[in-house]
Amino acid sequence: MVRLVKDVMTVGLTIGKAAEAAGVGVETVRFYEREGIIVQPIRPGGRGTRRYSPVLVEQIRFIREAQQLGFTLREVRELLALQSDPAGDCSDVRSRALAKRSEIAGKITRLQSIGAMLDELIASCPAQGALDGCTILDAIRSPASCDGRCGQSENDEDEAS
Amino acid sequence: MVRLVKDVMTVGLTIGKAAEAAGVGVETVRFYEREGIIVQPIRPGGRGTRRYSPVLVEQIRFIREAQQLGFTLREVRELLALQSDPAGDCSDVRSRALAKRSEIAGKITRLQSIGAMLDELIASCPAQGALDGCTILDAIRSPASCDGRCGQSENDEDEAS
DNA sequence: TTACCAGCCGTACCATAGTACGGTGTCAAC
DNA sequence: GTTGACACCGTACTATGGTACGGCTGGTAA
Repeated sequence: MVRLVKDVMTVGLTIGKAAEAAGVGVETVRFYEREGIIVQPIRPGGRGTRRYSPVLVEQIRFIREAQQLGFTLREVRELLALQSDPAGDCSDVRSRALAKRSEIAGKITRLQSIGAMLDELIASCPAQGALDGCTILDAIRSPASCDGRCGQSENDEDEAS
Repeated sequence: MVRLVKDVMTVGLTIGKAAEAAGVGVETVRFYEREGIIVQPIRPGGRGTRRYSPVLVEQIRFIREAQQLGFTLREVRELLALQSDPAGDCSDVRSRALAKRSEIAGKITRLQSIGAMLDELIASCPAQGALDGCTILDAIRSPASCDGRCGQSENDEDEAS
């Protein structure tokens, strides 16, 4: 009985301590549980306060790290499911990483083309004067003036109308 | 009375036709009005069906084009407000374009660093075998293994705990 | 004249990733 | 035995950009 406090430590951290250890908020941990991204930890006595093992804390940190790498929570859930799958193979993880890599490459390309368009607009801008002569607004109004490059946008069909 | 149909055409397009002409859905047009991004058009007789002028249709297309350039609807609303401001100056538009340009440059940089991290993870991956030896999962679990570059993430403080 | 389509309005819902709140319960210390 | 700090739960709300629905009306065409 003297060791009650130590027993609690053995059983695990409270949600507040676990969240702090993982660098997130308490509500975030509960959110991850609701969404099934992590499992609800065992509660001593069946109900009462959740007790978090170091493994669970590590999983929460895993989630944050994976998010830093551009994975969505849905994808993180799949990665964690994979981790607990005894039949899981490294090639599964690799293919997900490859898919994410090309997704990111696509986003970069898209942003670069937007950046190039903006550069052109900025370069053409007289930088002062009334808005009637604003080449930037003109170009947004009439995308044809960006010399075909605007045709890379998703709504090409708009330009036909 | 014979010219009723023509009068309607003079007054403008219905929401369905306007939406089609602008390449969006009817609900999207109504959404833009609710959000104050475009004004609700005049309704002949005070109430009844909206009648869209070509100018309004053009504004809707402006919205889509500006979105293609990475502007949010909030920013598009400001651009449109600027357009209707008789005191508006071209330099206002230019500074917004410049801000957007650097915002996009920042996003590109961030994505490139994520891409580099993924490249490294993928390169280190044995590509097959059990998950115990999966270097990708290991690296997500222990971000220290990505040789300091992971320190660029927003939650550096996590790694101290 | 009756049927039908289009438009109207308010409201609810989608995904994403949380954040906040209110009421209740428990636990420990003082 | 009371106070205070957490924890619990369900629910609602945030931002972003729409999408969908249900009931009602108005105009038109066969």
